[in-house]
Amino acid sequence: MSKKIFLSQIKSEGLHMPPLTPKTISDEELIALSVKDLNRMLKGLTRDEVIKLKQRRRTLKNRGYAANCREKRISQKDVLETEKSVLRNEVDRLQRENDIVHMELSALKNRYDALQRFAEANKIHVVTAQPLYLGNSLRVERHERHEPPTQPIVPQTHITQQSAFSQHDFVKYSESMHHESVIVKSEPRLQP
Amino acid sequence: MSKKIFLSQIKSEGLHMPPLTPKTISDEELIALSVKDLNRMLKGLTRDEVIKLKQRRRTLKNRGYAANCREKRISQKDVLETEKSVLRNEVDRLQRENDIVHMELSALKNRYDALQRFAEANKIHVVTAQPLYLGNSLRVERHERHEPPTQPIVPQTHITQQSAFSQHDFVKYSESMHHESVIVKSEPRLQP
DNA sequence: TTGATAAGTGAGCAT
DNA sequence: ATGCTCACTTATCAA
Repeated sequence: MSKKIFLSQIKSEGLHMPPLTPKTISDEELIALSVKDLNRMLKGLTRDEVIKLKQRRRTLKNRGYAANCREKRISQKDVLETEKSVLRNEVDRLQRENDIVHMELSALKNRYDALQRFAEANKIHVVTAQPLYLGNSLRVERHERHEPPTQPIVPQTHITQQSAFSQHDFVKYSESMHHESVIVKSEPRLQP
Repeated sequence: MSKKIFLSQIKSEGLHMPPLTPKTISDEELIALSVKDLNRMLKGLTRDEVIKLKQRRRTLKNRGYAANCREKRISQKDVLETEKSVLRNEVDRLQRENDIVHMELSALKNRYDALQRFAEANKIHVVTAQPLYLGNSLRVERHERHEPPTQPIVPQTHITQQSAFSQHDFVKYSESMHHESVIVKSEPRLQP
């Protein structure tokens, strides 16, 4: 919060009052006075003068409070707008990330499907133990409800050569296959 | 914008003034007067009375303007807060969708990798023509910059049996393979 | 003249 | 007593 500047302060900027004479005390001095000092100063005054001076002090204080209040109102608005733009950036970021992942997913899905067809066309027996979950990959429309993401239930995997597979592997060899003259080749992955 | 209610209107609620005597005209009546009617009413009055009445009218109007101003301020704040919560919902939605797609992607990746290893272990020649793009699937941290998602460049695909593949397919048969006693089997996909 | 808004004043509430 | 906020008034600016 920046230092508050009141009109009353500006108006008497630079003016220096001589030793405190109650009738001539400046706004800044009056407002800065502690209650103790104020009462000390009020000692030799009429009841009417006391009330007047106290009222003036109260009014000056109120002037400051009002300025505070307005400033606070503005800064709260600024905060709201900042938060808004942060959220908007977050939305954009997630939107972009989403686009990318969807692209990756569909690219990989194409490769996977092709491998499946390849296996089918060549009568290779592939047993999968993990559900594909591809039915969920469509974009979700605005305002649609979602369950929180849950880990898919992984049925018992059938792995015969444990050493060659991670814990998520799902392929089971068909024992009856034999490929003698085939070359294995796979493309290197792109770096980001 | 709701109908504006002024204190002055509340104070004289239900009071009905007799036929317009300029000295006794109510706030609502004075404020509602057209300029023409006002001038007509001002005809037989002192210059001083005219000024007073006009000033009263102006003040009443200002009172309304101030009320407008306050109401507008509040509703603008409401708008900001609503927009904020809309954005927040959008962020949540995208976050959830993202989680889901990432899960799908990693599940599919596991299946794919396993198929690759399966092929390798069985010396099946698989030529891929489409980059995998998996290097981008990591989560992106807040405030990090992204290029807009671009379609990966698809090199010339090598497809020998065109009829069995879509335009995105990438697998090329190895001509020298032969699987005679292998059974083909693939899991049904889950429905959403 | 009309409408809007910043600043200042006073009332009323809360600490 | 002090601080805050609402409604109001006043001064000012723009249309």
